[in-house]
Amino acid sequence: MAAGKKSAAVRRRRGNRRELLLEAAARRFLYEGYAAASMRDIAADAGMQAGSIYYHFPSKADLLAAVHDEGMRRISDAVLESLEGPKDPWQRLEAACIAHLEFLLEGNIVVQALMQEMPTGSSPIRTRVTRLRDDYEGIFIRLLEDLKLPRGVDLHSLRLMLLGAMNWSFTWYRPGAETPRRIARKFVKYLRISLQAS
Amino acid sequence: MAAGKKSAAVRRRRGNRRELLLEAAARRFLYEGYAAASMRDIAADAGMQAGSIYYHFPSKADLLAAVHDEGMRRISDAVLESLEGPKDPWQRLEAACIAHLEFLLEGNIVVQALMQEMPTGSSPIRTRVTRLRDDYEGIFIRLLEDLKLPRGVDLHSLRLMLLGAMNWSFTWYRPGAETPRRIARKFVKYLRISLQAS
DNA sequence: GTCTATAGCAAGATAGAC
DNA sequence: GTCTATCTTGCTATAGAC
Repeated sequence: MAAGKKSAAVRRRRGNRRELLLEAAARRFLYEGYAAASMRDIAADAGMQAGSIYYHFPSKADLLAAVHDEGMRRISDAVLESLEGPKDPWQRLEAACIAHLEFLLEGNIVVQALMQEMPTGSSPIRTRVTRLRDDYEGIFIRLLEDLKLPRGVDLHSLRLMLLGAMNWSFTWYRPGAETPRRIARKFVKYLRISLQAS
Repeated sequence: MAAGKKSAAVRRRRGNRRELLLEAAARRFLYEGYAAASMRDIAADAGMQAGSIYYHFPSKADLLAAVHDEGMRRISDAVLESLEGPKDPWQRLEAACIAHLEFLLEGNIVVQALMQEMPTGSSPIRTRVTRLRDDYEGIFIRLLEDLKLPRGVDLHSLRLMLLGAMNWSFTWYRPGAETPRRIARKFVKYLRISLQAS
């Protein structure tokens, strides 16, 4: 076997272990909160001992940061991918909202972990979260701009209202009732009626 | 002095100390999260030693529960009071939303502390928070029913959308820009245009 | 009611064997 | 890369003086 092949296999295995840790950490952070989640429990969920985590991440705070980065990356990718098909501006907005809600409500645990740490207070992590979130929400600003809405419509408030309604659904959504897709469509429909009437 | 008078004074003083502790705890819970906030810091903020808290509250969990009860009581009272004036259903909804957002965004820290503990996971506190919140949001269900909206409008989703947009504003609101009153009016206006057009 | 002192425990992180 | 063992620190809660 060539050295290149072996190196690729090692890299894949390493990635798996790291990803396993990320998922375990995300689950614990989500269900117990960052401070209450212990490195021992996270390690156990990933099938290793507490000390072994520190080979992959230098500290608990770095583990949280990695979860945030990965979560934002995944939902951003999903939303951007949903925009490759539709051309009509309203359909594009709807597609983005469906992707956003599907990933948030029934998607990966890493994405859901983003919701646990509310950007309150003034911790160092807050700055990071806020910046990442602003970048992501820029996607929606551009989608709203493309709608060519009548003057006087406040795109800023509009984005906050739409994304706020969607993000808050994380607190009340339970599987089995309405699907994320139906919720997203309903929210966009309400907005659409509203803004086309004005 | 009669015994009754002295007893009233004692009760008032006790209430002050207890309330001081509630505010201090709410501030720490809000800015650091429940698990990360220490009884030592809470006590110091209230001007006492850690051990002294346990004269007023039997445990840290009970302190959190007391903060939640008090916060829900305050915002419920404020919203119900805002409904005493207006008679028109839409004006009543707007008044309630203004009261909700003013208390949430610039009101008491005890109310704001309600936002920190997201109802994720399955902790015992989650059940309590969810029940208290459901009771409170019942006020808005009744306000929406009074609007006599056309059939086919889903009051359930409507309440979730409106309250979601408002509650999420807690994550982005910064004093100095738009006032809570203006934000509330904008959200209600959007809904109103939407629903009257359908 | 509040204090001091401390028991009892669990956490994050490190060191070195393998 | 992962393990075991452990250091150090900080926490909640209690006991008893005042």
